[in-house]
Amino acid sequence: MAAVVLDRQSVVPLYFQIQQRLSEQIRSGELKPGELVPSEQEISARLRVSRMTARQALKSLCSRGLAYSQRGKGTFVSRMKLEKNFRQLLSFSEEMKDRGSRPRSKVLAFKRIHPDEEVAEALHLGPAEEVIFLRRVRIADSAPLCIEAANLPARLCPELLERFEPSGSLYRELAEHYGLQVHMADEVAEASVATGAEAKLLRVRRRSPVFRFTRTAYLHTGQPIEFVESTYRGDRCKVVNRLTRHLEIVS
Amino acid sequence: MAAVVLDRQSVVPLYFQIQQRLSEQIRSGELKPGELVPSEQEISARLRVSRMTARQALKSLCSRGLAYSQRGKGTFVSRMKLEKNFRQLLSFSEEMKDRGSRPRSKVLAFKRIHPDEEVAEALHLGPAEEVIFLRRVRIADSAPLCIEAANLPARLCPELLERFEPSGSLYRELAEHYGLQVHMADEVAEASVATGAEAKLLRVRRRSPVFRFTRTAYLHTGQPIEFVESTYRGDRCKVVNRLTRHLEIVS
DNA sequence: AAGTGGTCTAGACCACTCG
DNA sequence: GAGTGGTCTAGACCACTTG
Repeated sequence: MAAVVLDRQSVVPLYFQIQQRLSEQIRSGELKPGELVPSEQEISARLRVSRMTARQALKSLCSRGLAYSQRGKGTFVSRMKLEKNFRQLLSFSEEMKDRGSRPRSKVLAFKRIHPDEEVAEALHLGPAEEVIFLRRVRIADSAPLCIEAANLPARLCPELLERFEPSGSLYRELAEHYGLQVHMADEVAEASVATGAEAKLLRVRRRSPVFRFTRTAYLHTGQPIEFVESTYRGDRCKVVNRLTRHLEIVS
Repeated sequence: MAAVVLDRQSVVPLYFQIQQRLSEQIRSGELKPGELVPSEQEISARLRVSRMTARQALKSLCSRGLAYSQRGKGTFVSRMKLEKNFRQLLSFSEEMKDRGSRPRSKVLAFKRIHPDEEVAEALHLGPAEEVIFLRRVRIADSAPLCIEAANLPARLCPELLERFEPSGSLYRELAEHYGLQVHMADEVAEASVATGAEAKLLRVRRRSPVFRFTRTAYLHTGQPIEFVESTYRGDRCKVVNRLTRHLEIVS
């Protein structure tokens, strides 16, 4: 928080520049867990911004989980260990790259079909609407990790069958060619054991532990864009969550 | 958003009163999914508050997932179905009451012990610090649901052994007698199969599917307050999550 | 008493969307 | 061009925490 100056011509908002600088200081260890972050007044004075802007920077820092505020005391660097990608929605490809693995896929099916009722309901489809169906075995570090069956409304991604290379990243394709940004997803996980067919594809013994996931992904408007059912090897993955006690987070 | 007036003498902030009114209109169906929420300017004019206050009310609404904003277009009622207690941290007792079940517990152990290394690390304990250890079978609707083993720093809840009725709600006890509010938790879930001993306690067959959870709960300061290992019957529970794509939620 | 975050005001300019 | 949300300013009063 020294005599560094802000770029007031930049398209990057001031509060965001400040938040990024503080994040950097926390990550580098310059600001340690439990320590006081510069106060609103201090930021305001040193960086010559209004107090509301300083405040917005600190709120942004808190909402990212890097700090927390206490009335009358100050804002402190959070003591939580921040796992990377905690609670973040990532595609399989992104997740694997994050871990330093090279993701691969074996495509089992890629076609346009009439969906069953569960899929049609989850995707809010009209009566005769079709979906693009993509079923793949996902491979990480030369061993199968999961079987994944995705359904997308055909209406929202025309010519996906012709255009998309089905072993690649679906989320990237949706974003780059259709402007469809996945914003959030609801996911249900169950504990189960592998069927004979699954065991063969996943190269495990029959009745080995597996996770079964059912995921519906949405655009930020609430439009469902993808319904996925997947089966993960229980010995190769964990589900990591961060739970908060109050949804009533005020601003 | 009619001619209702705000209570300017109330200790409840104006932006919160406005947010609550809008939430109420959404819940009651007066504002329907996909519809426009009154704009910042409109709220500002009708309720005679500054635009920043109106803005704070709308942001608060968005952060609760009830609405979303689009630059240049407006703020819309979210189309997501809002499941109750989605992503919320609940104690077993609270969760069961929410579902309309009467929770019961069979206490297997309740004592003060020296923790192993994993527990000591998770709870940030000093060298010789002890924990309160509580192991219970949790029962819902007359059938076992899970085995739960909790560890709490003895330093933070002195006389818990003497005071607490171990079949009751631990979170309530922590809040009411020690002023310790659980704020968030990190949780890891694994898919596995029941051991012989677990199968007996849970009344299922050996090698039945189970979830194994490891949870560390924190106060809002980041102080760890509880470390729990639990084993849930796979046939009696699901894990429901809401994932968001960007952690970079700005304010 | 001094410092902190929480709330609030009354303006301002901008980029964006839509008709 | 009119309306929207995104950012920013320069003040203000308050409740809370700590010395």
